[in-house]
Amino acid sequence: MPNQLAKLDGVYQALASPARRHVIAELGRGPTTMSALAEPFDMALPSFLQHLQILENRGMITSSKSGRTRTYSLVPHGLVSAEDWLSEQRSVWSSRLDRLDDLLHKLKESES
Amino acid sequence: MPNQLAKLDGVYQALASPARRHVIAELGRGPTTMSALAEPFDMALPSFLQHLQILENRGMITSSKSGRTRTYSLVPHGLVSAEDWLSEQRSVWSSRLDRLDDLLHKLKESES
DNA sequence: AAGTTGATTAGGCATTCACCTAAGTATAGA
DNA sequence: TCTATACTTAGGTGAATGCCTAATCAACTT
Repeated sequence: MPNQLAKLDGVYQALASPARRHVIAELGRGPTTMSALAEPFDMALPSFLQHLQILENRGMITSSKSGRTRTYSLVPHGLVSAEDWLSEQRSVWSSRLDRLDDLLHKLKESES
Repeated sequence: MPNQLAKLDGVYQALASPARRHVIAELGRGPTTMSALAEPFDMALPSFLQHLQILENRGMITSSKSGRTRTYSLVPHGLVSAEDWLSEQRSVWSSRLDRLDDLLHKLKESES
């Protein structure tokens, strides 16, 4: 039972690898074939396939096969949960920092 | 030699755990002691300490000890690189989706 | 039909991860 | 000074991760 929390785990875990981030970035520009995605990496194909499967199992990308080539595409909203969490965090501590900033300014003013 | 890329790896890896995300979220509200952070988790302290050390090694949090308690705080810009990468990705594919959307609209219009 | 190519399956191996228990150390309080 | 508290160190275990090679399958191509 993958709840929302476990899902976030998976998305961040998936992003913690250059190969997988490359796939996401590349597919952001449009669908691409498996071997084209793998090409820049000095890695055996089966190893690269694992990365693709991780992303696919997380629901971040999809694929379909036609002939003997498999084409991958981005699932548009696969990254949203991850980005949401991060920006929420930032909004919490940045407002806290703003208040701190205010405080420092006031201290400075009261000095002079 | 931790380059920018390896650093991103580390940040995402660090976020791929409920315990560690809890720490980030909690410290976003202000500095807190180690045992307070650990309290909600059913986990031995040494295990929890590992999570804190992972975050600290990544430069996402800092700590200092006074007396026998250690207090952790957020390092304000520790999450920025992760958020930047994500929002950049989104901007790429969302503009692509917008163009697709336009295309579909035009197709629909030309039908009628 | 035979060869080549793109992808897949199977299985193996080293490393890292996420936990644990047990045994410290150092400070605070009675 | 004794004891409780807050954390730390050391060491061990099972599962997951990230890579590999070898073999196979399923289209194309010739």
